[in-house]
Amino acid sequence: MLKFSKKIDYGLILLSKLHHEPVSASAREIAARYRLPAPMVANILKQLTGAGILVSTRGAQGGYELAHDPADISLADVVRALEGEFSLVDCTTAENTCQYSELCPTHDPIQAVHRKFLDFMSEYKIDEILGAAKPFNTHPAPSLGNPSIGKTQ
Amino acid sequence: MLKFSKKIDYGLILLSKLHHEPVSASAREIAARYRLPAPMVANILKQLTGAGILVSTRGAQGGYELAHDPADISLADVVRALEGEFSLVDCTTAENTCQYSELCPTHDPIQAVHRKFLDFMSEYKIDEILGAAKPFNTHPAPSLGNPSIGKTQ
DNA sequence: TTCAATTAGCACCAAATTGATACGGTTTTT
DNA sequence: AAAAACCGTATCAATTTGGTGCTAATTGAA
Ligand code: FES
Ligand code: FES
Repeated sequence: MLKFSKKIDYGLILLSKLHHEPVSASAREIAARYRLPAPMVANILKQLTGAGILVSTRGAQGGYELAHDPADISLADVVRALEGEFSLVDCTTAENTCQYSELCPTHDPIQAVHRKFLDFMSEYKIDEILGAAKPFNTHPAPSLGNPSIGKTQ
Repeated sequence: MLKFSKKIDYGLILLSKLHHEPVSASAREIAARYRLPAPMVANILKQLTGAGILVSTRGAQGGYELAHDPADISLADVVRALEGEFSLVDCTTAENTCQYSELCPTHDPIQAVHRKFLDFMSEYKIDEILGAAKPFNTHPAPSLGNPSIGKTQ
């Protein structure tokens, strides 16, 4: 479906936190702060680090920080980091996985749509998201559920 | 994930067929023609009809036809018909499903992204897709697999 | 030097979604 | 009547996603 996975949703929240409070923060800290599932947060931070969006410091007092200015990070970068290369359909990359592209009548136009989606996400820098984000509400969060999206995903 | 479901992928192929050969065609005919799983094709056509994108004629010699000019049908219409109202995240509609939008720091900016995706798809009329589509290759298709996308979806 | 905090890298499981199928019912033409 | 076709819905298997756990490697500090 055309929907952000929770990974992306959470990831943006985490990036927002690291942007507004640029102190090296540990995965556990952040998870507790936002009442997100701790292991998920850890995994997401690991993936963002692997993609070069964050830098990590190991050991005691370690944690994560933004590696670049958010104006240099695109939505496409985040998506790519968390769920792999964006493909609206499978036949975008690895042309060989689609043995039928010659036959499929809509192959070419769908490629064009794919490219438009990709361009949009590549030009959409996350400073637009993080900049407009609320610096975080320090109220004690309600003790149940997670702070993000609803339940029907 | 941010990917077209097979329903949408197939759906566009079917619409392309109905556009290039505007003769009322039965579900079975089309499925055989494109070597797509017949019951899937039937379901998709039913959904597109329910959404008003196609009109159906029942009984012997019945079938489906486009209900409008493809220039009047948007990609958003097709997506909505086949997988329900588009939501990049759950908290776009039914504000109540997200009890945390007040707390979530990225809620508002993500809404903006959602709206941009939706606008793009609403302005993208499918005549751009169908018009550029190959009128269909009448070669006998290879006898295995389906003509659409690869296997790694 | 030892210990605790913390990231790194997997491997794993359960729930939700998707892809695909099946079947009985209704409408219409022949 | 009978056949062709759509309609509605229910079901099922495969995939993906959401979420968890564990062990190793690294670092700062007591
Ligand atoms: S083969 Fe790629 S869209 Fe059909
Ligand atoms: S509550 Fe909607 S994006 Fe976080």
